[in-house]
Amino acid sequence: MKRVTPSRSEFAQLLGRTAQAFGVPPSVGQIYGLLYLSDRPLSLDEIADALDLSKASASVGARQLEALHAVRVSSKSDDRRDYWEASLEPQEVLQKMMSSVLAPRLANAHNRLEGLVDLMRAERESGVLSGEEFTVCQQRLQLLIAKTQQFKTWLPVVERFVR
Amino acid sequence: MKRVTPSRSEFAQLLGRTAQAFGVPPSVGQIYGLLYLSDRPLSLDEIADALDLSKASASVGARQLEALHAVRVSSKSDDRRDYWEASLEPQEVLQKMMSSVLAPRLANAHNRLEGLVDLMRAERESGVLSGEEFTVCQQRLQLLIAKTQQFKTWLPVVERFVR
DNA sequence: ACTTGCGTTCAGTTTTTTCTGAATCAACCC
DNA sequence: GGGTTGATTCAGAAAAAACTGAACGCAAGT
Repeated sequence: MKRVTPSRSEFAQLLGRTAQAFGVPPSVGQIYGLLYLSDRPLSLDEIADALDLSKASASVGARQLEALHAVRVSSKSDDRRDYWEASLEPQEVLQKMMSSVLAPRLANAHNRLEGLVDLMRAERESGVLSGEEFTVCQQRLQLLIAKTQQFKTWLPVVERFVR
Repeated sequence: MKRVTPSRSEFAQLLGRTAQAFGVPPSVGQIYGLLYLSDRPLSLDEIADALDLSKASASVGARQLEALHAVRVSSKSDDRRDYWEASLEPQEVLQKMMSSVLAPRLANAHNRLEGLVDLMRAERESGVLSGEEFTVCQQRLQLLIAKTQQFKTWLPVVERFVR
């Protein structure tokens, strides 16, 4: 890790571990951390150099962050390099992540649950599932479905509060 | 995966993948899923058998879930086995997880950030950091700290809304 | 048309995480 | 005390994920 002060490097490491805790690769968190404390946009080579990463990792990591709306890429004229900078306001990043990854995931989960309800009905009819078991399962699945629905409607509100 | 109907097994798998997406081992999610759709508490052997896991995994997974307040363990008299059941009301599980894992993590992050602020001040004084850089970093770190604080105060409210 | 300098892709390696089997521990019964 | 049956621990295997170097593609400059 070159050309970066200890405090910034430590911040990057902290964000790396935090990202990891949420299932995001450490390198991705590190990149965001580096950019967040940078007073100017950085090129891929600078990122890779500062964080001791291969340029390949820097590239995919930065693109992932872009997909999460956590960073922006821009380019100077007369310089073919891409320059990356963090979008400030972390809350906004969170909000974007909620709507762009949590929400679709929720929708998907919802569909699968609905499918399961049907499947279970079929199992009941073919006798694989006793009436007793069937009612319990059905009940709990419906509860879960209701909750995901509810959560979906509250999501925008929560986003607003968190901001 | 024996002694479990397709729909229930699929549900367990779904929860396994979901857990994984949040950085929790799949087996842990699977166990919760199995218990959630069970009409009675299950023993470790039943869990391991149903999910094709070793008893060791079943044991540690169940204990992890217990730590997250997602399951309860009980024992019948005249039977030395432990019996596990999911705590229903998934929202409550979420809420407990927020207060018992998210909140401490937040507090910890907060402390580390404060430490970084000090470290940066030292770097400024020793000239490692230019005045320009220093102000930018300081500013952004403070913003972040403020936001984590804010988030901490809103957490209980969000919990209540989600419920 | 050739070279240079950039970002990206991808196959293979390294690292990390998860899972397992065997050993251990603990309660209970005889 | 010895045997049985359950849970837990732990070292190592297996699997998954992250990362890398080398090759590639592409645009701009010569």
